[in-house]
Amino acid sequence: MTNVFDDPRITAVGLLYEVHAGLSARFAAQLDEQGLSVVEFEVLTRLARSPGNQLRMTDLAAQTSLSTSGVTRVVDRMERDGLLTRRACPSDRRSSFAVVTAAGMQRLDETLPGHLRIIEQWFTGQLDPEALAALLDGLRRVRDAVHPYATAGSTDAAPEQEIAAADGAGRP
Amino acid sequence: MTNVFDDPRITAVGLLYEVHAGLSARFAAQLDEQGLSVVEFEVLTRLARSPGNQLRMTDLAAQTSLSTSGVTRVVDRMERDGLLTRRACPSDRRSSFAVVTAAGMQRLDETLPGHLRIIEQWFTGQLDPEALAALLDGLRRVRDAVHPYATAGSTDAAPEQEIAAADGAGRP
DNA sequence: GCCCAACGACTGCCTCAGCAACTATAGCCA
DNA sequence: TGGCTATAGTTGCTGAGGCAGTCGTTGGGC
Repeated sequence: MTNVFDDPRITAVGLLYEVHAGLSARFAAQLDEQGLSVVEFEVLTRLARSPGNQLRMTDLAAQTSLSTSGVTRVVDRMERDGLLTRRACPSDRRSSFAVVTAAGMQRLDETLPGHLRIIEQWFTGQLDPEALAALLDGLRRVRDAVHPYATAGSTDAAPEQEIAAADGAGRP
Repeated sequence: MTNVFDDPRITAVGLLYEVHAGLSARFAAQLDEQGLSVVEFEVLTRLARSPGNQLRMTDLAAQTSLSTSGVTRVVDRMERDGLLTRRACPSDRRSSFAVVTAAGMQRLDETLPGHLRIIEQWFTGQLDPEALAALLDGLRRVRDAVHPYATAGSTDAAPEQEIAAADGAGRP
C-alpha cells in the first residue's frame, strides 16, 4: 500500500474541510434552536446588512451560495414564516426586492449574539491573536486566489465580498 | 446603520467559508470531468486507503459526511456504475463491505493527479512554506477544538481522522 | 416607434440526502 | 435454549436545491 493519501496536500485540504464541517455543525445546532437554517441565517444577514434591509432577488443570489431559483424558494419559505416580504421594484417591473420584516430583524437580533459567541468559542478564541492573524492572512491569500466568483449562481460579478464585505449591491 | 457585520469574527468565518466554497467549486469542476461527484470521490478515496480497498458500510459512513442511508445510496449508484461492489461480511451476516473494483481503482488513478495539482495550484502553492505551516497549524488547533465527531452520521467515535488519517477502521 | 436580444423571477422536473420505520442478525443473560 | 435488546443495512417519505424552460419586461439599434 503505497500511501498516496498521506500526501500533505490531501492532509491540508482535509484539515480545512474538517474545520468547515465542525464549525458548520455548531452553527447549525445553534441556529436550529432559533428556528433558522444556515441558509436562512445567511439570507437574513445579507439583507440586514444592505441599505434598506433589502436586496433584489438576483443580487441576493449573487451574495449567497444559491442559484436564483434557490433564492426564490428560500424567500418563499421565509415569507411564509413572516421573516421577509417581497416588494416590487418601482423602476424595473421585472425585479423584486426581498425585504426583512420587523419579525425578521428581531429574529436576527436574537440569533446574532449566540452566533458570535460560538465563533469566538470554537474558532477565533482558540488561537492567540497572532496565530489567528496568521491563519486569517493565509486564508485571505488563498481566497484571493480562488476568488469568490466561484460561488454558484453568480456569473462573474461580485469582485470583493467577504460574506461581510459591504459593496451595497442594491441599485433600484 | 451600526454595522455589527463588520465584526472581525464574522469576517473570519466568511473568509473560511469563501475558501471552502472556492476550493470545492474547483474540485467539483475537475472531478466532474472524470464523471465523479465530490462524495463519490471521497468514498473512493476512503475505500482505497483502507486495507483490502474495502470498508463496512457503517465505517464508511463514519468516515464520510454521510449518514448510513446516504452511504447505502451512494454505494448503490457507484455499484451501478461499476466502481464498487458489495461483498458479504463472512463473520457478521448483517454487515456488508463496499469494495473498490478494478475500474474504480483505475478511475481514482486517473483522477488523483489532477486533484493534487488543483490543490497545489489553488491552495498549498499560494503560500510560502512557512505561511502554509502557520495556516495549517491554526487550522489544526481549531480542528482539535471543534473535533471531527461533529461529522454527521458518526455517533461519537472516530477519535482522529484528518480525512487522510489512517486508523484502518476495518474490523471484520 | 418597433423589434429583438438580454434579463429577472418563477416553475417543473430531477437528484441528492436525512430521518424514521422496518427487517434480519448478533450477542447477552437467565 | 429461548427470549430480548442492540446493531447493520435498506427503504418510504420528505425537503432542499439545481437546471432548463417559460413569461413578462427592458433597452438598444434601426
